[in-house]
Amino acid sequence: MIKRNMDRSIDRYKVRLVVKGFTLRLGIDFHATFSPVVKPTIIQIVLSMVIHHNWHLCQLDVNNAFLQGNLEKEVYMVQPLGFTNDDKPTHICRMHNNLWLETSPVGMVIASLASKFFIKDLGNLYYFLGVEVIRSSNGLILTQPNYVNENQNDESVTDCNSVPTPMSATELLTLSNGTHLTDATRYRRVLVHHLPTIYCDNLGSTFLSKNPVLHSCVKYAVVDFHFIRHHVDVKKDDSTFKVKYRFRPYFYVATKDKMETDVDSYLRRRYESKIADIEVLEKEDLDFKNHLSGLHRSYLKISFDTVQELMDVKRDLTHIVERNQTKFDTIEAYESILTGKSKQRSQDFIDYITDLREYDVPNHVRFAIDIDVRCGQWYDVGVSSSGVMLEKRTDLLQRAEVHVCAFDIETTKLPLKFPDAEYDSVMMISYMVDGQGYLIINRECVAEDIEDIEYTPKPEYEGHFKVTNVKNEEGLLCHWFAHMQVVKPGIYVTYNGDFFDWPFVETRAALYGLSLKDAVTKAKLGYDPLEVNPEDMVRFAKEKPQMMASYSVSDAVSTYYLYMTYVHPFIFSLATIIPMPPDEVLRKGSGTLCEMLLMVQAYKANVICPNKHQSDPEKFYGSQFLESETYIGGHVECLESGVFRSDIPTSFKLDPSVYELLINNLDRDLQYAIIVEGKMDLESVINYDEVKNAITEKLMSLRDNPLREECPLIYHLDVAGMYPNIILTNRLQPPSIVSDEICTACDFNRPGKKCLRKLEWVWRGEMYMAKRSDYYHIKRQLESELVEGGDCQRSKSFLDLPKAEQVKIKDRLKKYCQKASKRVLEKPVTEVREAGICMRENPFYVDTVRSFRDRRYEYKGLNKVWKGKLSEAEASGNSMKIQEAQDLVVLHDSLQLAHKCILNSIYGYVMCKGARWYSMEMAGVVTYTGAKIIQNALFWTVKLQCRKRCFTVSVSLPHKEHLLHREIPLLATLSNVKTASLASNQVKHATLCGTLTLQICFQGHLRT
DNA sequence: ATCCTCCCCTAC
DNA sequence: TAAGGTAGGGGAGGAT
Repeated sequence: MIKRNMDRSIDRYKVRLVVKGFTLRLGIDFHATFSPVVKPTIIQIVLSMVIHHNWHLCQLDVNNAFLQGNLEKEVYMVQPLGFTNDDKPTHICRMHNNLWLETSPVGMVIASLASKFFIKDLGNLYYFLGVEVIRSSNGLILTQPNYVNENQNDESVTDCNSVPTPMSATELLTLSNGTHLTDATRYRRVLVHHLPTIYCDNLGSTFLSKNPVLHSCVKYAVVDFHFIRHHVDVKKDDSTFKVKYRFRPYFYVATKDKMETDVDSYLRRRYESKIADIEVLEKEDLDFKNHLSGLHRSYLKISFDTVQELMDVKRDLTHIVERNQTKFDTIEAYESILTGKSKQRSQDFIDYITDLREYDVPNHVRFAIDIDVRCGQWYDVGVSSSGVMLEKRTDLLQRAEVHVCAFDIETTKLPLKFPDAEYDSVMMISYMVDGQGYLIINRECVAEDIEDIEYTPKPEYEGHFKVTNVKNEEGLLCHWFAHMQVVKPGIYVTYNGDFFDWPFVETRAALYGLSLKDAVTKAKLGYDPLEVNPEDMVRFAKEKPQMMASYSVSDAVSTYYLYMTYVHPFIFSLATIIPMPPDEVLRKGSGTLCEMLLMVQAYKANVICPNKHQSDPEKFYGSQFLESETYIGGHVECLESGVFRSDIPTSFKLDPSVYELLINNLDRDLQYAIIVEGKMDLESVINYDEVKNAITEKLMSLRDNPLREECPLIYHLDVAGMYPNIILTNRLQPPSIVSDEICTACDFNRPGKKCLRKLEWVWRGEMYMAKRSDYYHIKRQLESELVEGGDCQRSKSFLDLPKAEQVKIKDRLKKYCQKASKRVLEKPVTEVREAGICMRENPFYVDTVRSFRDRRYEYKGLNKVWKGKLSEAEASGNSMKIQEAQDLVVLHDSLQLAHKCILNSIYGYVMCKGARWYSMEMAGVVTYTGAKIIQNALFWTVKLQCRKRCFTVSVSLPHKEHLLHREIPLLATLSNVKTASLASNQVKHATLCGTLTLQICFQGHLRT
């Protein structure tokens, strides 16, 4: 270590003597040396006291402070290497407490101190810890001239005029003051010491509820960022660091109309010590009746210092809200009967709380939504007095390089049993970090030393393995942990590691007091990983150690490349879209991802999120208890199967009347194709008649010769995203599904209104054989049994019982039905229902779907662009450009895939258990509309063919050049379909687009 | 033999 | 305490 003077010259070199330093193990306790340092707050306090009491201030240095403590035990030490006493080589050293005692009195105080410690008197305080101290009559000036000078040199601003700081404390600045800096980076570099451009690698909430040591940190919820420094912009540096961002968790409270301020002050009183702040906010609430007329609802945004406090208050209020809601429901029903009755006002303001919202959002997610920060993006990070400043760097696209470690353990196991960490041990561990393989062998299990291994199944999947042979399991784990400490991987990849590898390693490591896939591979990577029957493994380790080693290694290789090729780019793409850290995104289901995305959009649109949907556990259909209800989903049509080949003629039997119909409708259909779909003027088409006549001629020949023996044209059809497109064209979204009640309350509910679209769907329910009365009987029985059981209060109703108890009633009902009618469930009942869809509703949901679809195509386009640039770069041989192009091809491909995944889930999400935006009607409408399209398609195929053949319809738009260049367009072809689905004799969800019926013209041999 | 229920898997 | 959906084939196993 080097200690420097104020003028940056070297003061002295410092060395630390560590007794028995070799016992410290890297990765375990290497950095666990205890070296107390003074806390900044203590310095602050001491300096404040000095000014306040006008004390004399001087600096003393206690030499070897750590030796000055009272030793209660005798401490011995072997003579350190190189410092042995030649006369007494076998002696050992014994520690003294008051070694090196000398006196050097400077004043009375110093003298008394010096009588106890070895003190170095540095005179009046003028420089410490890099800070210069100037004493004036008014107080102390603390300044960092070295630091300022360094920055000035950096920024060549030495010629600038100086301006006194700090600035005025009273003046208020608003967002619109002054102009924005075009390059904030340079400004902040002067202002703030470290201004790295960094890559947001991870987010996580830390909850500091009680911390007796760091008083300045107590009581604030913070969000941790883990950053990777940009190693291009700054120095060659890929170090990581952490930033804490204070962010208050909050939730919303809805009140009865115009009671916000009362409830506000009431809550402040009631939870005085827990609530940090309450703010009244206007939010758009799509559940609010008549909100379309512009009515916003006021919400109390209640902020807390810690998540614990939020949870406490939330728990307390939940009960109150439940009670209030049932009360309001009855009052409302009562009032609707007896209108005009004067409302009684409650004196307790807590009775006016009607709802809680957004109380179950994890704080780091909340933070990512509100501050708009995502992992996997680059930021300029600075620090100001108000906290951490983040600025997104949209110019940086390429991903940071994160160290990735794929690992796999092989363990011993008993015959025919699953390995158990209690008594089995780790035989070997193979891992791969950034393309380099390592293998550690436990020689207790493996019969001989293993040499370095090469396992490269394909040239692009290189695997060179460095092998370390250690004598036992403890050595193996130590070696691995230590190596991980050196490599510091940001990501660990395992195959089923959450449930096997990690817990196993953890259990085994704890024993020594240490703290701390194949089918897919084959299909995706195109090679077979070596396979060993698990029963043979232990034996092989003894008998064929080399083979076992390469088996172990093959897993690490496949896991590593599988992750790097397919998972890593995808995960980081998702992380840039979804407000969650990569590890969470990886483990969440698509329902959660959809919901997060919608919450982001809702926040941006100032729409308050609904609470999570809960299904009604007590639903009846007529007089019967419902077991489950759902909607009729995708439609399946069976087609005649057979083997069709485009070079073998097959017989067609056409229906002349249908061709006649097509001929009659040709004008209408052509004009639709030109105007609506081609978005062209009818006048701009110069060869309309020509095209029309050619088509008519063809149609007529088909009509007049309906029995044909021709080679079929075979097409495999797939329309991209039928469901998302149905959602978009019909503006389907859960908040838009309206009932008559909602429409009645709406200002726009006038005769002849056009804002309500009615669409059909099919409901399906399954009910128990038991009648409603049977159900209540069983329920009462169960309730009384539980009361007799003792621990349930009489007042509790069935719905208040824990979930486990509620499940019991279904079991009981099942048994009862079985006995009474030999059957549990009735045959499922279906029912066509009509859903009202409001065309006026705030379209944030539909807009989310649309922008997502559009962005996906944007990324698809960019992917293509970069593929082009890649081949260009490859031609030029510029390796930098090749690398860049390769990166961006992968980047855009993973982005479009991430968008596709979420887009396809949006339809299913509305029926997801616990979805915030839940709607069975919407799901039903989507599939029913789809089913109609499919049926329509089938109708035309069958009609035109007059045979139940494996036929379907292809739709291809006439390109406008075709019309203008006097070519006969291939408007549509009707042809055989031979696909993989032949095997199952089905064409499921035949994916066809909605304008189909208008476009079908004919089949013929119009091969262009 | 026939029906059911449950489970697993796959298609979309 | 986290969870996209429904349709549908096919097999096992049980009851009738």
